[in-house]
Amino acid sequence: MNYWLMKSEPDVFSFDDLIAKGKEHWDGVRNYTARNNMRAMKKGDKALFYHSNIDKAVVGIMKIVTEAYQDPTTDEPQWICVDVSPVQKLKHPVSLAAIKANPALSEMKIIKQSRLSVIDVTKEEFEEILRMSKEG
DNA sequence: GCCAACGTTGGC
DNA sequence: GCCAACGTTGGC
Repeated sequence: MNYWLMKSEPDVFSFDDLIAKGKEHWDGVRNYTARNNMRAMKKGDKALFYHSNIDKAVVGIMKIVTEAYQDPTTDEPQWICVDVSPVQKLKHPVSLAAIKANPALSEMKIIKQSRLSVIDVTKEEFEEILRMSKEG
């Protein structure tokens, strides 16, 4: 199983929106690196849901339920999307500041490549975020 | 609102 | 194929 981090502006689409819908296609990605990451996703992979701009925090966990297929928002065949469903909302969101402050997470790509919207995460990083979310 | 980082585009 | 210019994103 692989782990990912996917970003969304909560004004546009928040984790609560995903919970309300139960399932959503993650479309509109127009960046080749992000696209390649989505294409590598397998059914059952888990992803952290990160709120950019306003929250700047990881707020929930979701899973990949449908692997890459043509992005319905464009006819251009190079763009794809995946379907995701919520797994759980974090008890305590893990902020970007907290991630930066944790030496175990200093290599996370989100810190160095803040603009990339779909990022791969190691198992260790994923589990560390989960551990942090359980603390007050 | 500003600015740094970085991806994309287009001229040569 | 290189590189400068430009646009976009996201943190602060």
